[in-house]
Amino acid sequence: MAEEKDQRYDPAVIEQKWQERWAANPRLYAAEPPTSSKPKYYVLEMLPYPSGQLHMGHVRNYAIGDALARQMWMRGYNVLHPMGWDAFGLPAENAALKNNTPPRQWTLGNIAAMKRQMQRIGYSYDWATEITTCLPDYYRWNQWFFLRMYEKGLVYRKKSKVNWCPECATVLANEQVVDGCCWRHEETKVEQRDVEQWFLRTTAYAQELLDGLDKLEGWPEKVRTMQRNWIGRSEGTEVDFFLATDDIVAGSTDAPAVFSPKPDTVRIRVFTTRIDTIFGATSVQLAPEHPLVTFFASADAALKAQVDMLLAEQKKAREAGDVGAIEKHGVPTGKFAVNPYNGERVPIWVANYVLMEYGTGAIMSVPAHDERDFEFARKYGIEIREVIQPAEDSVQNENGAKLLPFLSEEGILVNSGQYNGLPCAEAQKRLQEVAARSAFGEGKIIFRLKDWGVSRQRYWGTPIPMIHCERDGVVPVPYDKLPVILPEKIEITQQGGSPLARVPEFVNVTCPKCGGPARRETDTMDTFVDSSWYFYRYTDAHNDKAPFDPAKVQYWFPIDQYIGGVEHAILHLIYSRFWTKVMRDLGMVKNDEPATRLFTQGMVIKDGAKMSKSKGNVVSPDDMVARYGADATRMYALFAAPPDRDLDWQEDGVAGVSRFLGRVWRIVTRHAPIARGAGSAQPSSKTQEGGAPLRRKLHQTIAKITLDFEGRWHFNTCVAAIMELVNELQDADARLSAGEIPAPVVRELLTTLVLLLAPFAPFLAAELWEELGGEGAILNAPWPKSDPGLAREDEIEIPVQINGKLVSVVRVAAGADSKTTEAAALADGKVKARTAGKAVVKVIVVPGRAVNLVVK
RNA sequence: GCCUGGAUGGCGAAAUUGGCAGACGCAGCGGACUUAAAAUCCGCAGGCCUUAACCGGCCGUGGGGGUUCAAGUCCCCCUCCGGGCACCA
Repeated sequence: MAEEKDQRYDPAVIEQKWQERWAANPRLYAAEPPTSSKPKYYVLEMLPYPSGQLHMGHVRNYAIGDALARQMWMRGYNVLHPMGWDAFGLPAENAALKNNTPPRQWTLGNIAAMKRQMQRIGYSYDWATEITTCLPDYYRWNQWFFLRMYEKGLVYRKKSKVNWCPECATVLANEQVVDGCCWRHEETKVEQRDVEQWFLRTTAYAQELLDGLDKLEGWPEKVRTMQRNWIGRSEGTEVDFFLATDDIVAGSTDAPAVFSPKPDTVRIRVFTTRIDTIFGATSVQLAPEHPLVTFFASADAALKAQVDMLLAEQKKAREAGDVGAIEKHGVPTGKFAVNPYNGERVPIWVANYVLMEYGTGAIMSVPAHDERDFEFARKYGIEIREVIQPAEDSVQNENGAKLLPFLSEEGILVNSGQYNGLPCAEAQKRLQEVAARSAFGEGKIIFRLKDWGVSRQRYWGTPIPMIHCERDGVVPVPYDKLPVILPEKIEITQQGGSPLARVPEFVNVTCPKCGGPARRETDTMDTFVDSSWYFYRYTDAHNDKAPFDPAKVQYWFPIDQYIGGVEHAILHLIYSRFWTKVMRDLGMVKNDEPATRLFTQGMVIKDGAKMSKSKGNVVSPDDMVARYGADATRMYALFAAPPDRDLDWQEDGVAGVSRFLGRVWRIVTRHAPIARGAGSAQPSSKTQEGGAPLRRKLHQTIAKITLDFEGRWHFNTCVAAIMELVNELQDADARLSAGEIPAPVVRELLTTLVLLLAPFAPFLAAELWEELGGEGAILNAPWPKSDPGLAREDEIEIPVQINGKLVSVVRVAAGADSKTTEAAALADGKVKARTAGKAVVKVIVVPGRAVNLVVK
């Protein structure tokens, strides 16, 4: 009975043994210093939020990175493979409310638990470089960066409309609003409030962030496209309409080339990408929040009432999240604007679809050549005037009438005075020049990207190192007073505003400038600040003089491979790129971008839906590990689907992988004595050995897996290839036992199998490596090399088709030429039977691939 | 609306350059071992038709067209599903 049990693969025993051994050797996964003679390789997985337990998405993400890191070690690289904790954030405060546990205690407890899980799963992290963003030795550098950026003019304060989540009782970044609701409370509608906020000037780098995307060839095109759209560059013209006063005469038929207003005329600046259509502008539309609207309304109670309604509508729509869906509404102001190019008077409207925060908050409305303007003009009976003659007739319907609006820029100008006949592109250039020369406009590039609001009215975050003095205004905390420590004795309540404001010892300070009484800033930083530069800190995690040593960063950066979820494609990855560029301009780093290659893995789903508590389809990694072992769990995560696709979790599949690992264990342990007996003898030339087909399969497998690690990363097929190899070994089991395969070949087969398995199932690989008498840690054993001579097939099968349909398969020598292949195909019995009495019109031979006979 | 990714057996998937569709695994079925079960090992396995069986035939990668000796793969049109952005002037 006991003997039988010994015959069984027992991951619990093996994994515990190796976990203990690895824990006893903390330098195992440590990177060598920059003086290393090995080439460097920095592989990084996105650091988790310490929620308390790993989920399957983490397990998968880290299994991918771990396989890569281990393989790179075996290939002789100096690997940096760190891990840390994105430890600030709201859940800690929520937990404090719920369980009456201090946020720090809750967070650190979670970190300890998750670290245990990671170690149990056997990820190859160098824990000596671990970082925890909620500890002062980390967040002090957030404050340091904030001050440096403040000096550089990249930090400013402004009152602005912000997204307010009533649930969190705090401000959210634009990026944290999802469909009008809070990203953490999907059911809670976000309100708009005016709050004084700290901003980072991300827009200063808008163009560079955009241009940089073209060079990031190692990033998924999807992510680059998403970022391009997010940055949203628009090239166009800003142009001033003039507020018409009584002494301005309506445009006459022979309008002046350029209208000259009186010097004190009020200007209404609009932004357009289609200045070439300006002669078709039949109204000017203002955003309801536009200052001029406020001015008009102040003298017109009826207008004010209508504008207030528009505002209320907009607010409601914004809170509902379907801003685009509300019906286009407008109110005429009764005022007129004058087109600067021809002096034409057009009515000024207030429209609910014009956004104050984009462009100038005012537009010229050209119904004939813009979808929204068209819809609006139709609704209110505003004139629709065509000013572009399309190049083709494609915009006509069957009756020959033009389909409006006509948006294409393929055409020439009409009804546009002296500009008639110009192609659109040419007209844009000319009209822009005229505007600039006459000082009523200019070419302009605008971005949708906004500055990054980093203030949070929350406790559990990095304190913003600023002081408010009645006399001196805003005064930065001096560098030598950093860090501003987040107080720990604090009462977390559900009341709005910052909890820090209720801690007098924290708030009341003396002004660094005048020494008078002052108040400390009580807002904390967005947690995205923490994650914008954490990967630099890993290179020098214990530096207490600076965020990092630039020399170390220069050695390790850019990150060679960054791996994480696609949900961070925009926020985290744009902020990180911004931060890198700022640090470069501060002279701290030399690289322009944080990471050369980015890999976004797919989601882990179950029963067709993303795992979530509410759906009740969450699979706990702990359960899986307890039942099938860490090796089986992580290997299944790599086997069930290619890493970039969604993975459907099927527990039976984990059991299958576990069975497979058991088979490996049995085969290797059964024949290990033969392998060990071979000593260091090398297999002799293949012609003398019975093991040639097995060696062929082995070397084909090495080649396949090695190639996949080069970038395709279809680890599912890597695992499948190992399974095929094991199946062949299994088939040869009797011959192995009978000693029909030379011992050196057995040794080669088994040790190589174990080496190939090492990135995917590190515990079992380590165990079997030891069993086979392998020297040192398998992590430092060289990755096997495929011998093409041994991998080559002697004979290959060639499908033979007749008129494209498979008829037979013939065997020919590998490398056979067209003639030989054709002869073999024509000599085949089935082929002969099919072609008897018919004319073979044509024979297509693709050597090594296929033969196709065209037969009549 | 715009930008993306995807659709292949009962299920997860494979086919990297157009060349035997379904590797590998799960579930299933049959057998060996066992008093029995578990575990393990061996085998079968896309669908339909035909046959006692072997053999054989036809169909088949979301739908429709096309290019090609040859299409899961390339081109055009369409449907459905996922992700991102969205009154952006």
